[in-house]
Amino acid sequence: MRVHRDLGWLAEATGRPGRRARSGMLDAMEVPSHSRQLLLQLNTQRTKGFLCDVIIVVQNALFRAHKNILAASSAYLKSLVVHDNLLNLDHEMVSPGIFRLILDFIYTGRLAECEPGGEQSLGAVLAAASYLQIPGLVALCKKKLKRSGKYCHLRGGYAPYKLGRGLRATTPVIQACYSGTPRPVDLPPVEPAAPLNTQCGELYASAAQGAPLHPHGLCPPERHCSPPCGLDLSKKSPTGPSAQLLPTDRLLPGEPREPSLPPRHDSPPVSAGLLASHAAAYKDSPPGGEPGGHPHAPDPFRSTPPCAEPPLPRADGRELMYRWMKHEPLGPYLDEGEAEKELEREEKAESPPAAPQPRYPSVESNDLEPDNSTSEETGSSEGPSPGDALDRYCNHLGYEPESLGDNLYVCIPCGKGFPSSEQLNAHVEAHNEEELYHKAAAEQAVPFLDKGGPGLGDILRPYRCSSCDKSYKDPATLRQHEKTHWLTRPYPCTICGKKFTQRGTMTRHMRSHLGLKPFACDACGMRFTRQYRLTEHMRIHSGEKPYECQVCGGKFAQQRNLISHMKMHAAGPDGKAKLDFPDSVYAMARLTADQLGLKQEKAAELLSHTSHFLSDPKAMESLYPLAKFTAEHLGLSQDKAAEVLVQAPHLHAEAARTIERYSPP
DNA sequence: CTGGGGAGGGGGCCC
DNA sequence: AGGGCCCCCTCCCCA
Repeated sequence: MRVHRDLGWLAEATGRPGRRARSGMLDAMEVPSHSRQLLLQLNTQRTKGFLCDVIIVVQNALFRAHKNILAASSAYLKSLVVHDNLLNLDHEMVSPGIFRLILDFIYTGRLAECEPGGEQSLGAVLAAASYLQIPGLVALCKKKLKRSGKYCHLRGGYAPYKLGRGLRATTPVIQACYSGTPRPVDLPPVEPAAPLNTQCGELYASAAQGAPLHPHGLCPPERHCSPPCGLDLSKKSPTGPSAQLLPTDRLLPGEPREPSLPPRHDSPPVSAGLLASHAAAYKDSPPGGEPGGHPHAPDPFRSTPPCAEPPLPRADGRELMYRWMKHEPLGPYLDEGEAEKELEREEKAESPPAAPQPRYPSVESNDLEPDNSTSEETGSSEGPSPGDALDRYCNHLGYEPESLGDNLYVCIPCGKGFPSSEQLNAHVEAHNEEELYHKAAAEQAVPFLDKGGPGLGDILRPYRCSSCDKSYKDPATLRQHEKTHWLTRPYPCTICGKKFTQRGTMTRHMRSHLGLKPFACDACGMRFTRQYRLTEHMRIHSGEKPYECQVCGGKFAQQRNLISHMKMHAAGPDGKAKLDFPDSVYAMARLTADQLGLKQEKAAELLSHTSHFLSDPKAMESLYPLAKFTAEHLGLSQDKAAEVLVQAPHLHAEAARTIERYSPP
C-alpha cells in the first residue's frame, strides 16, 4: 500500500516545509524525488545495519535503526533515543511483527498489507502507532479502517480491537517463531506477518531453550529475506522447562492472566523480555524500580515522553488510546486529524498516479551501497603505511596520534589507521588472527632458551607473552591473553558500544542487556545469567559451605565471602594488616601475585592461611607439605600451587617431585 | 547507625 | 565457544 509519494508527513514532522509551503522559486530548485531517494538509501542502510545507532528490543526481536529517522517519525521514540542506544518497547503494546511493519512504514512511507482481510492487524498497527505517536500512520490506519467500516469514533478510539493483551492476540508475529514449541491445540494457526522485503534490520534473541527463534520466523519461505544478523544470545538451561520461553502471546483475548505471580517451576517458557521480571519476582522490588524491565525500558503505560506527565494508570485500552491521541501534545509532530487531512490531500493530489516507482527495496545502480561506502571510507583512511604505523606503535613509546592525520584509530597488530572506531573495529574483526598469531609465534620462537634455560614453569607453560611475561599452556590462550594488551578491544557490544577483549565476554554482557537469564534454580525458580552463579546459589538450598576460615573456623557458601571475611581478619582498626606475617609470607605473596595474576594483598590473604605453617622455618624448607597444604586448603589447583612454590629456586627439585606426585596418572 | 554476612550481578581472564 | 574462577561493586538483612 502506498501512502505518500513524497513523504509529506515526514517533512512536516521534521519541520521542513511541506509541499504546500513551497514557493515557485523553491520548486524550480527542487529535485522532486530527493526525499524519496534519500529515504530509500536510509532504508537500504537500515536493512544492512549500516550506521544504525539504535537497537529496539520488542519481546524477542531486535530491530536496528537510525536514531534520526525514529526521532523524526515518532514523538515517543524521539524521547527515548536521545537517552539510549537501546530501546525496550513494551510488547503488550506493540508486538515484534507490528513493530516491523511500523518500522518499514517509517522508512518507506508505505504500510504493507497486514494480512488477508487486514483489519485485525490494521487495528493492531493503529494501536501501536498511537502508542508510538506516529500521527501519519494513525491517520492512515483509521482511514483504512473507516473504509472497511471497522472503525468508529469512540473517544477517538478503535472499537473492535482491544489494546494490550487483546492487541497481541491480533498480531500473529513472533508466535510463528516458536516452530519447535508445542502449541496449544485450541489456538488458531499462526499466520506470518505481511510481506515486505524490508524487515531485515532485525536481530533475534532466540528462545532460551531448544527452539531458537528462527530469524526468518516472520518470513514465509518463499519470501526473500536478507540474512539475519545472527545474534543468538540464548543459553540452554540445565533445569528444563522452567527455562523455556513463555509464549505469553498465546493467551487468548479472554484468557485470565496473573500479572504479578512468580513463575511456577513447571511454568511454560517465558519470553526473554519476561525473564528479568520473573527473576525480580523473587527479589525485593527496587525502590521505584520497574520490576523486571530493562532499566531503560519505557513505561509501557506511559504514553508521553519521560518527564512529560505522570504515568497513566492501567486503563481500558480505548482510554489509553484516547489519551495518546487527544491529550498528549505532539509537539512539532502532526496532529492526528491534521495528518489525516494531509493524507486526504495527498491522495487527491496523487491521481493520476505518477511514474511507477521501483519496487521496494530497490537497490538500483545509483543506490548508495553501504558496503561500498564503507570500503570507500576505509580506503580513504589509508593514512600512514602499516609499516610506519607499526614502527610507531609497537613499542608504545613513539605514540604520536597527531602524526596520523585523521586516522587516529590504529590497529595495534598491523598498525593501520582508521578515522573512526567503528571502522577500526570492523578491520580488527577482519584480521586473520591465525596469521597474526603465527607472526607473533615466530617472533617468540626462542622463548626461554636464551634466558638461561627453561625452568619448571617454562616447561609447564611454554607460551610466554612478549608484553608482560605471563605464560600459558597453549597458544590459543596466549593469543587470547595478548588481546588484553591491545589498545583497541576487538569485540564491541552492538547495543551499548562497550568493548571487550573476548567474544564470550561480550556475548555474556549482551545477555545482561536483554535480561536473558537461562539458568534457573529448580528449588526456588531464581534465574541467573551464568551457570556458575546458579552453582553458587544452589549452596543456599543445600546448606553446603565449603569455604572455611582458617582463623576462626567460620564457614561460607561462597569463596568471595570468605575472602571478604579474611579481609576483616587481616585488617586492623586503621585498615592496615593486623596479622604479623613473617617476611616469607610477603615474599611468597609477591611471587603469588606475580605468577597468578592476583593482587599482592589478595595473595597475602591466601597465604595467611598458612601462617601457622610458615612460622616454622623448618617447615618452610619442606616443600611437600607446603604444596600439599596449598593445594588442599587454599583452593588452588595443583598447577597453581606448584607455580607458587617453584618460584623459590632452592625448592625446585622438591616442587618437581610434588608435581609428579600430584599429577594424575 | 554500623559492621558483618549473604547474595546478585558485571567484567577480566584462563582453560 | 563455553565453562569456570577470580575480582569487584553493590544491595539487603540483621545483630
